[in-house]
Amino acid sequence: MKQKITLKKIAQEFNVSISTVSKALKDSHEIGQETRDRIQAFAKFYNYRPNNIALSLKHRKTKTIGVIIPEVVHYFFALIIEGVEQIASQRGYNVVVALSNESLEKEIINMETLADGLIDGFILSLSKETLRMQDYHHINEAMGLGMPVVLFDRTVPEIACDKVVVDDTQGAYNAVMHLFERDRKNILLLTTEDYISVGRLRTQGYFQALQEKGIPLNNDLIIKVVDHENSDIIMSQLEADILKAFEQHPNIDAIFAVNEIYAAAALRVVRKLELKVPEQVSIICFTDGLISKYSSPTLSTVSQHGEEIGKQAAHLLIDRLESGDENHPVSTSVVPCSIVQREST
Amino acid sequence: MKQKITLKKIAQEFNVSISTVSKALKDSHEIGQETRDRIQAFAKFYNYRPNNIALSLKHRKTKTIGVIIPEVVHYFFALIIEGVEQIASQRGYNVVVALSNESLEKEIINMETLADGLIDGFILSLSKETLRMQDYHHINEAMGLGMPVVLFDRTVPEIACDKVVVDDTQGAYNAVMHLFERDRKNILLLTTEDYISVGRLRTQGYFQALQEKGIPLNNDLIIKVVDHENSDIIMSQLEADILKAFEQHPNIDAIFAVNEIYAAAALRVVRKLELKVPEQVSIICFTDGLISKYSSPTLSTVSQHGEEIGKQAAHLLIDRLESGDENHPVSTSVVPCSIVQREST
DNA sequence: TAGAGTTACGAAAACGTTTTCGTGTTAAAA
DNA sequence: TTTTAACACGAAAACGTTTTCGTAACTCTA
Repeated sequence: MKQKITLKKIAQEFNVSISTVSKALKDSHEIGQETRDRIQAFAKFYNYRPNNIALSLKHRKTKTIGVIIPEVVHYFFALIIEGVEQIASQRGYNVVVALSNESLEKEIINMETLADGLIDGFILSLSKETLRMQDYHHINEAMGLGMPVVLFDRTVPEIACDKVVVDDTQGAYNAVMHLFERDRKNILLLTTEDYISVGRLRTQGYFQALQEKGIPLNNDLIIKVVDHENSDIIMSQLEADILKAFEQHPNIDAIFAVNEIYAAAALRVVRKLELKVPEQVSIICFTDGLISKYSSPTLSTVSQHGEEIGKQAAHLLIDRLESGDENHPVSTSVVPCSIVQREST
Repeated sequence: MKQKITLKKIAQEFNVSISTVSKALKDSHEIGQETRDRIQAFAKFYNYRPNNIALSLKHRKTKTIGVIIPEVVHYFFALIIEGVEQIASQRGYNVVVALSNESLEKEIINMETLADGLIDGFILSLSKETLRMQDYHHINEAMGLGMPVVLFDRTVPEIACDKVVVDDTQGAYNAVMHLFERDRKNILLLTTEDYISVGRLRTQGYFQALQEKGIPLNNDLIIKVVDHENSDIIMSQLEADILKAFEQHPNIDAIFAVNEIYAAAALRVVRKLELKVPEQVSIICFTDGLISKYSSPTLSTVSQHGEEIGKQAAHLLIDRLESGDENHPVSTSVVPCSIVQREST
């Protein structure tokens, strides 16, 4: 097993100092042409590459971005990573991914380990528990220590940092309008509990659209899914709720879900009831993921452009990192949603 | 903005040497009890945490694992990350994720940057291009430099390293047998081109099952999907092929797909033909992902237990890293597949 | 041929740790 | 009272770089 070659070894080989080698490899004119050539040839032959750790220590920066997401198996978050990775590698940065698993504690631990010299800044989406507990001290501490943070998607006003969000309310409003345009009147809403900001905002969009159309709010047509460890339990509970809603209100002619999982549940119930999609019931949902794309019928969605969000977050972070400016103003960038029409509407 | 506190600053504060501080924080008996207490209290108050970069440089290891996957938006790969991350954090390691995007060049670049001191070892799945080109020099070079590699899922015999694979052939065999048990005779196979090892192996399993049942091979019942940049083109081509197969062979009563995307395509065609699932046509596929779980009807699958694969890969790598043994024997760990029966069979 | 300028290189500090090996002081043992 | 041991701490090297500041040895210029 060959050992990695270092400046020191090259220096020994040529009986020169380490500084000479370093300069020679940088093609500094301080070093004689002949020496330069010989050292460069030697380094190339042995495939010399500087040790990143030593560079990081020297320069006090790691050229690495830490991304903390609640779960990687969600298509939306996977897209975020893809977007971040693309910009990062383009601008010469590495990406470290850590998973908070929707837990406040893991979020804190991850941030602490990464913050100890491994990364230059964070891109993160708050875990559900963090949102529920409203405990953001770790984020503010990190920023207090000069570690920039960019929040995306699940953000809170209590933290003053760069943010990239989608216009959830607008997206939901557009989705419901999309249903109205197709002459739907009785729209069932499948949403989350209010502490999840995106769920709350999307619910607001639904309200807005109804209000604008002068349609009174019917609480029977709103199902708030209670979160639970076990997704199977959530699903069967949700399906039961949807079924009940249809029994009580057979005139439901459209469903708007705040994510595609809920929409998938709706689709199952609708098929069980032998209602035709989209003829009798239209369906549209947030999260333009694989389920929507490959279900039959395919589902119309509100796309949040996760990759774009990831890209913007990466740009925001790197811009701040490279500005070197203590007082770089914080900005919030809003990525518009767009409707992807498919077979379900 | 507070600066991060270092040993040096603490030393200045107490007018002692850096070594004293270092030892005091390690509760070394070399240092007087009183000094120890005072330094520890001070460090705790200022939330001292050692700089990881300096530690890495000192110890010549980073306690970080590099995971290189072709794409993060594939559920299977996302599960891998989750598994690796779980074991890694449990055993005190960080995880860095890089995306090869199915490109040989990006795979090489990623490996090179990560190898320069950032990580202690790799966990990776070869990109399609790497497999097609059969160019594995970068992997072997990394290993030559003492950087352990664990290959998973998409592996090749040409590389001698630890591997974690699923028994694709066995899984496919079981899936087809599962169909036979339900009295299916004419099974349409949707597979990839042969250079993708997992596709080839799954095809073999299909052959084996047929052979054992004494059913002659019918090439009309095998559709090999040609890979393409644009997934929409792949899908529409595939759907057309499936439709043609049904027209030529109306007696097809089951479909076995090597991944759930292909199965989703099959489901669409079958519904277009107004055939009932599973009464008239059974469907089973590899990749126990979200599409299978949430489609209607839900799809029976062959689960490859991605999370388990990730966990085993992480264990294998860390075991090797911590053995310190140059001649640690390589092992190949086979994770059995299991059938997840749902509505489609 | 003295002074100035150029060329080609080296020494050393710095980044933040850990760790080995001193060494001066004090207390106990002989 | 001298020797020895325990105690409490510091100096310095090491990890692999980059970079500033010297400084010998030349080569010109006047």
